[in-house]
Amino acid sequence: VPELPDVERFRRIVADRAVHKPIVEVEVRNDTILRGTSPRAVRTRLVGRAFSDANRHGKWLILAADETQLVAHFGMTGALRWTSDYSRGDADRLAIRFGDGSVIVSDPRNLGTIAVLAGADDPVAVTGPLGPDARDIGANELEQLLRTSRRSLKATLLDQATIAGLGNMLSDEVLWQSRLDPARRADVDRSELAALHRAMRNVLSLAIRAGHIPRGPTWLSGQRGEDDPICPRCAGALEWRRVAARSSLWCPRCQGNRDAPGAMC
DNA sequence: GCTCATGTTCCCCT
DNA sequence: CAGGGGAACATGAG
Repeated sequence: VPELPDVERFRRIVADRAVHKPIVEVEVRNDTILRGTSPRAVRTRLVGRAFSDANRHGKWLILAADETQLVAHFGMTGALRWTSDYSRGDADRLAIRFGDGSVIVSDPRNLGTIAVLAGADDPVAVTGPLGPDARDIGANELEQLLRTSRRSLKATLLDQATIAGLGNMLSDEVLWQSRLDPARRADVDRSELAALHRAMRNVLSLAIRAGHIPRGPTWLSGQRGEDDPICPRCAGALEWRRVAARSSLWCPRCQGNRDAPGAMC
């Protein structure tokens, strides 16, 4: 479930356990997620070096080493873990071994990306254009980005070149918390902007602390997978709808037209 | 067997 | 040109 909070958790794993330790061995078990790199090149560029820093921009993990950087995206099903005694899992694609354990990247669906660049290269060559990280975005900055968009609110939030880090579930959660209709245009007014910014900060802060999107009883995401999803706020029936070509869970009562009688919870 | 899936990219339509 | 929708990618889950 790799959205921003998950990738932040992956970043922390590397920062806490792997940074500044010499890389002893690199094993590439499947090269379909490599971009512009061969398994051999990954090995020769990493073995004997050490990561000096672990950074994240949106859903991208960027690990800096001497004269090298590893740039990784986890697609829909990728994950990163630390293990001290490595036994292979079927979906494991890359193992970076250190003296006391290994960083393992798994990706059952192979929709992720791993690239190894020279230290001086700009990661944007791999990541494509990215907007400011959703975690750090200020209210004024958010207003600028939304005001120039002529798309739906949800399509704008999902666009990594506008704001980096929000995925389908996180966008639904933020829109639900801010009581805004996913399909409405992105041109929010003052009070809507304030609600959206507050919800974004709140959702990201709690999700990053948890290491994933919480699915508790007060979260919209907790209703995903339920046969009859219920709004945790107004107890009305939630609905599924296609917005921005993505399946979107929303509350028509809470997130409907503000002027409709009895619409707001 | 079937449908759907948290991401991204590309292609076609309006 | 801009935006929306759908398919494709590869594979597993229900």
